Amino acid sequence: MWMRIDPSDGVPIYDQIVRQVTFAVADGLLRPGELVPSVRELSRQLTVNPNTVARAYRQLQDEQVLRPVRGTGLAVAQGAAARCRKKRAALIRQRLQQFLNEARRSGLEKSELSSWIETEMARVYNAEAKK
Amino acid sequence: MWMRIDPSDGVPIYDQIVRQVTFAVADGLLRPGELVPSVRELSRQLTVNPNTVARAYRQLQDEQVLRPVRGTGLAVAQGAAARCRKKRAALIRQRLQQFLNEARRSGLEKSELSSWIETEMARVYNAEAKK
Amino acid sequence: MWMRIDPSDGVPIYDQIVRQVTFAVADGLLRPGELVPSVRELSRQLTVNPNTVARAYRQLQDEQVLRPVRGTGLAVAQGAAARCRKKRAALIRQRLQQFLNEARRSGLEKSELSSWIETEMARVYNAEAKK
Amino acid sequence: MWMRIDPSDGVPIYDQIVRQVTFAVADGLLRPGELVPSVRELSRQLTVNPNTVARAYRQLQDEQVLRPVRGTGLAVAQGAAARCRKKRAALIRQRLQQFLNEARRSGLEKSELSSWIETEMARVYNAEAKK
DNA sequence: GTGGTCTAGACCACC
DNA sequence: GTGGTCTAGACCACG
Repeated sequence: MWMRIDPSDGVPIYDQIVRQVTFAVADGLLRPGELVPSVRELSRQLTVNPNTVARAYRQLQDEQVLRPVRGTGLAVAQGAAARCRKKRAALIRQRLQQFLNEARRSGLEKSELSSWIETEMARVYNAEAKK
Repeated sequence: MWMRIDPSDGVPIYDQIVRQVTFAVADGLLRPGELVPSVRELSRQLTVNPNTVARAYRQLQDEQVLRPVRGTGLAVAQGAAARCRKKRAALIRQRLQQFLNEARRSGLEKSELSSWIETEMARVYNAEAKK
Repeated sequence: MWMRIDPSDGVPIYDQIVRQVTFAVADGLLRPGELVPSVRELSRQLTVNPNTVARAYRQLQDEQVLRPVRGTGLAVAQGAAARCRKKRAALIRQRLQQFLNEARRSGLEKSELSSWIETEMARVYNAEAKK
Repeated sequence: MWMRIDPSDGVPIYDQIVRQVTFAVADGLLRPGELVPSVRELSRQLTVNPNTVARAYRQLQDEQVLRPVRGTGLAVAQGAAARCRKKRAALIRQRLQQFLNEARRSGLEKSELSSWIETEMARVYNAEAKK
């Protein structure tokens, strides 16, 4: 199974599920029409309470990422891929803006910040290469 | 008064106070030995619950940024400036790493991320110039 | 086949089947003595779970709209036409009352509601004319 | 207290709460900035589980009707009145369309339907007058 | 005191 | 089997 939950991450479990499903749809890992694991099934796999999974799935329905198939389960909605890609981009951009604003408010110079970013980006993306 | 609190920012109020005092000390806006406003005084100025200010001041004492002056109040501690600069740098770096990790986990390519950062950095730092 | 099922309509599938059979009998589209499609046949035509069709047929038997013909299948019962017309009228009246009560509880004025109804009725019945 | 819940109404309790708060805001019974009863308080008044109230309040936050005031409670959001009026109108219109479509599909003539509506509307709104 | 999250377990309608 | 709703009770951060 492609999902990984960290209960002590600070970010709520239901939110981690929402994000990972969203990203999986954005990446085409889950295709429109495909059924997602049932609430009980996923709750077993993640050793998480079914209510928590249900809450995540409910939110994904509100966001039109999933649609109910009565008595059968939940399926990825038509057009969800585009929505998810948009949402992912918006999320990342928002985080980026938050970070940059905080850095600027902290009195960091643009040049200094640039060099930090360069350093850390090399580290983070090299870690990926090694892995 | 140089402090600005945004109660609907998502980040806890006590945390905003802690950060702004820390950054003020780092920038030399508050110098070692200088007295900070009393809990009641600051809570009035920021229209914030006194408990909240007290909590922030408690944390700043724990971090050796402030020290009690018996019968007088709280003053910026000796050596606080260096400590605050270090803390500020650490904070920013940590946020940067968090952001980069999240971006990478989201399947964002290094090149794409770079271009986003460039765009947003121009925006954020131009906004500063105009202001 | 005259029946149309919409699985994503919100109203349960078995209920849609029951209603459409009832209305067909009321309109004389299905005449007393006439055989209805078998459970398996109808479930294939509607691409619906056989259990669902069986449940609908069971309810229609309870309501004396269908009757079993030993070794042959289910037929429209004698006197079903009148019963179905009565049931259809009762159903519509009930929905109407529910709607009006809700509208009133929502603080809608009688005059305002009247104008809305006029507008929407024109739309709905014109759509029929065009079709 | 202005809220009335019917647990055996078929419509979910959390939904009844959402609707009644929405309508109260639409009617100006609750004004922007005003605090709504706390989760625990309302759950006591309605003899309903706090989680159920919390779920309703969460949805109202998603819909920008309520906004959190940290450590204090939930307040009616700015601009909520207009949003709620719009939502109320949309809800009623949707129900109206559903009803009219069902009536038409049932083979009801426009004139016959009109007379039914007139009769029932007189009943429903007279009931109000008497009350 | 406030809301937010999570667990546990029950009952329902639907397919 | 499926999701949806509700109750009960715990723990957390925040003001």
